[in-house]
Amino acid sequence: MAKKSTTLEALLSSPENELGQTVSDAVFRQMREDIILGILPPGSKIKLEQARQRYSVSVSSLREILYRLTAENLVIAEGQRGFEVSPVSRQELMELADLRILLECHAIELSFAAGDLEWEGHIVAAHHRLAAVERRLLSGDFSRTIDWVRYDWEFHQAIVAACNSAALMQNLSSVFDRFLRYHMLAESFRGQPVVDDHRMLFEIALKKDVAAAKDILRRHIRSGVEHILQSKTFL
Amino acid sequence: MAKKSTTLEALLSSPENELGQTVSDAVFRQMREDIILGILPPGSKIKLEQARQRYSVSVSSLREILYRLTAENLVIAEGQRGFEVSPVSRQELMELADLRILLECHAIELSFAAGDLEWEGHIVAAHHRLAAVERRLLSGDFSRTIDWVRYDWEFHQAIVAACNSAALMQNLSSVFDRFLRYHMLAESFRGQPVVDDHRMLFEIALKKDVAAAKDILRRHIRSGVEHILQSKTFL
DNA sequence: GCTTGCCAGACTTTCGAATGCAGGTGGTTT
DNA sequence: AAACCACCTGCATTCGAAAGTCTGGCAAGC
Repeated sequence: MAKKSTTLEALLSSPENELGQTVSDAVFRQMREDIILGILPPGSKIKLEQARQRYSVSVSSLREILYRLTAENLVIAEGQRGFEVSPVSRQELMELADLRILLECHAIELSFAAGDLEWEGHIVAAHHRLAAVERRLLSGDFSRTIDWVRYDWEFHQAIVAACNSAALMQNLSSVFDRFLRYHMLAESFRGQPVVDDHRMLFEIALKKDVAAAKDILRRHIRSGVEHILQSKTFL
Repeated sequence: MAKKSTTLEALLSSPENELGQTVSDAVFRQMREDIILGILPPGSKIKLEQARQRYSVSVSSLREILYRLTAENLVIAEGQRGFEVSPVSRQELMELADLRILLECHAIELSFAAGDLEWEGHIVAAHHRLAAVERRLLSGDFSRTIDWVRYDWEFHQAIVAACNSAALMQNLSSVFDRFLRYHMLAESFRGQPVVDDHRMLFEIALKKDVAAAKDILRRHIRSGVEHILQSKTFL
């Protein structure tokens, strides 16, 4: 156990290595990522014994974790009949897009109103990192798509970071992740338009032009939905 | 165990007695209610052994439940140092109010656009029930404040029910409940103004006047915040 | 031949005990 | 007397086994 613990901690010694890292926490993040990245396919049943071995934890801990994911709508629990990865649907995709637009536009408004110089600095940094990864993607190197996911979120997060509402950020973050799952299922990068959107959003954020930023964001998200719907045929 | 199970099921044989009622589920709801109603005071530590006895479940199940509540922000888990009921703060109250306004206004817009005759029927019914409870409250009978909580939510829910977005409803519901906890902490009914607000909202919903409904809702929520801040002195 | 009831196997749910942290206490050293 | 270290206690965490529940197949009856 002590051994496992250290192994996992080493595995997760990412930039932010929080203290009080508990085993459940580690596996929780792992499973969460596996679902969002589509490694655990939507709608698939999660058999406890099987998953127990895969993630090397006990059944009880696993159940803790699965219930946590349930609350985020990434897993559904049917009483007495176990767990399964949340299915995907065209309807849900549209709902999530709509919700993301609502939350993120509102956050932009608050954030632009309160953003200071430090905030701008973080945006510059985040966009720089994102743009670098996107250049690699455009040149055909898909090996680090997972990095793109992270930097994309960090960029969007940086823009709304000054909104000064933890509750809003949490909600947005949760919706964003669920939305992201659909992106990962589409399995293809949308290309130049995404890069352009991000560049525009970046420049407009520094100008603090609320209306323009909202417009771009809306278009950005809706184009994403279009792209996903074309890549993948849903019911 | 079988005995406990039946006892709890009997206890919870509310209108909607779902099948596959699992022990965890029952206790989960119970604890959730206890937190929202302020029976478990904000910021208090939850000792596992103590809670285990109080709710008659095992530690493992309890942990499952607490993690579920964590995901809803009703409980916070500090790795290796156990759980505690989420503290309250003026800041969070304002954030929740802001978020509720954002989500519920958006839901109103969607719902009014799509609402049909059946939808109207449900609103009439929900308002009827709510008004009855409010009359009792106004006449000084506070024995059933818990009913008011339920009917208030059912009324607001009925109004936005036609929004046709499960994701939006879930989010709104979660924010609503967290907001409600503050209401319960204030420990006093706001009185006639609330009743008037509900009546106006009711009439305007049937007219499907989006702008007016949003105005009333905004005022309704902001007045609620005022009232809470006056009743209780927060930092 | 079709339905119905029963049995076996697989899986989920729940438990209580073993393990391992964290923070406090008391003793020792400078 | 103050500061530091090592033990110790009280919980949190994790586990695997026991108990309960569902599912699908087989046999008996209509």
